[in-house]
Amino acid sequence: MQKQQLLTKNQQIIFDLIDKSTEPMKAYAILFNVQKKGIKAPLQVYRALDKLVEIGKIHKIESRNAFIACQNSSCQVSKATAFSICEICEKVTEISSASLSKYLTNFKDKDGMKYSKYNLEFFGLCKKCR
Amino acid sequence: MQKQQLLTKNQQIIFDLIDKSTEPMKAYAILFNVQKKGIKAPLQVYRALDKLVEIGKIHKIESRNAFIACQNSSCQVSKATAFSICEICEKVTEISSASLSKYLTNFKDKDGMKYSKYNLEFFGLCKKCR
DNA sequence: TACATAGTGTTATATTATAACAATTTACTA
DNA sequence: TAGTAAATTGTTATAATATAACACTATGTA
Ligand SMILES: [Zn+2]
Ligand SMILES: [Zn+2]
Ligand SMILES: [Zn+2]
Ligand SMILES: [Zn+2]
Repeated sequence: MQKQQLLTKNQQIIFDLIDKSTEPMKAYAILFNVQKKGIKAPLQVYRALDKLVEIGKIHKIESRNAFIACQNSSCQVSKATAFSICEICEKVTEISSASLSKYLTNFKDKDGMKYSKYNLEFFGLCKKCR
Repeated sequence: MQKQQLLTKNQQIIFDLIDKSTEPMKAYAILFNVQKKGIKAPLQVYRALDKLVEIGKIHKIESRNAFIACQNSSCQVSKATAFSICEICEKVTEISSASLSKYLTNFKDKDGMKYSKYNLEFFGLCKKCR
């Protein structure tokens, strides 16, 4: 059992905001929302985001420059992530498929190289948007 | 047989540069390199990049905000891409594995949803850096 | 020709992210 | 418990990435 990571004040404020959000949040939208709580500068946001990503509490959606809370209780470290992204409404869902993660974690390239980390983003239309 | 896409002048200049590069290129590094050829503004670069990505001649490495020429002659459209990225030297290689692309193209999530596009980035250490 | 479509050139601006430095808090240990 | 290293914070400034808006030009085709 891994020791539960305690969040600092800024990290907690920012995590709570992202966690409550129903959609991925961008850094400056986060900044705008936490200014009333005393977080005034971009760096304060980015530092908290970096840490939260590092410990796996949130993930960055690279194609959108946005951040989402981990929806997968087992993601204690951010090293194997997969998302589905709707190209119309921009809804993002973290995919948790044992077979997918097994396949990718064990994937070896032509040279037999195995990787320590991956990020996969699927694009399509969600149920509502079809 | 798909009609060969003809590139415009700016597109060709920028594609040639990226194609010759041994590493992914960032937009402003591209701009710097093509200024002597008359491409002076970021927008001229980004417009060419957008088009080249759209037709599959180059791909964007999302985690690096950089662009690489397609190394896979069959990628006429950019809709199923996979890369390996060395976390030390930043070397990027396009992975072309029939079994991987088959697995991902056919992947369905819990709701039975199939996706029209994906991008996968693997991270690790390349041969040289291990 | 007339029209639609795609591409270009240009200026300005928006968005995303980091550098540098000083101060403070926290956790560990001598 | 004082000492100290590590992590976090606050702050200002700036770097890096990307798009808006508008006028103009080339290209294909009816
Ligand atoms: Zn997760
Ligand atoms: Zn949707
Ligand atoms: Zn390709
Ligand atoms: Zn390497």
